[in-house]
Amino acid sequence: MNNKKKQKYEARAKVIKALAHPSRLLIVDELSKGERCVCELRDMIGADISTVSKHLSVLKQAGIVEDDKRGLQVWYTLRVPCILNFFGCIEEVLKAMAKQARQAL
Amino acid sequence: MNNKKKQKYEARAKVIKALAHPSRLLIVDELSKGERCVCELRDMIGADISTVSKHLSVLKQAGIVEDDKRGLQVWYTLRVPCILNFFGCIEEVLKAMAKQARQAL
DNA sequence: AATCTATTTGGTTATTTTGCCAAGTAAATA
DNA sequence: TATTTACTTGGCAAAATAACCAAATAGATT
Repeated sequence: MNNKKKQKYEARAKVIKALAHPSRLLIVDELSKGERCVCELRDMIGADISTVSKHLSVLKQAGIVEDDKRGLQVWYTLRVPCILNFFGCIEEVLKAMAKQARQAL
Repeated sequence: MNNKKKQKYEARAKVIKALAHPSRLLIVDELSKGERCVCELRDMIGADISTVSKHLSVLKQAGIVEDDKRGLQVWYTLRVPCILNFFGCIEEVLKAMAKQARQAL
């Protein structure tokens, strides 16, 4: 693999890696409905607020979400809504998996 | 987060995690052009064949690829081509990132 | 039957990721 | 000005991931 190609796949993997966590997927799903503050997301996820904050930081660094501090709260929004299209395809993969599991019996 | 929702996001994260590696993205890209044997992919990736085999195993376990042993070789195919649609969106994210970087100057 | 070839599996080590707690920051309120 | 609130950052321990080498497997060839 030449260097240019390698860098292409590394950049893509970085974005996908940012999505590759249950809590972060929930965040993306939730932000698709509108902006949310950290404390709202913490309540939904049920983890320490520092943990949620770090998840948000991962998504932000990947270019997936944007933050906006207003008063004491920080509001997050989904920057690239096309990510929502992933979910339909992932459900297809999960269906294929289920089929695979049935055939293995 | 209730248990059912949690499981939904965990299942999805498992699939996305399987994609979250440069070599595995190259594999998906390559398999979109047709089936490939492990040694072909090893040549493209340039890693030890055991490493490539393990990457393929991750993709297979996630339901993304299928394998077919014929003679000495094992041929892999892409099971769920809709994954290819991700790449366009990821490029959008990367563009948003670049914009973010420019604005930070 | 012995050997060769393509691939997988086991084991080890290095690196990365995750989650919590504690401490720090910044805006709002008393 | 001191305190409170919402969030971020640093630090650490546990868990997960990744890469390689060596050994095992399974089919093809001699």
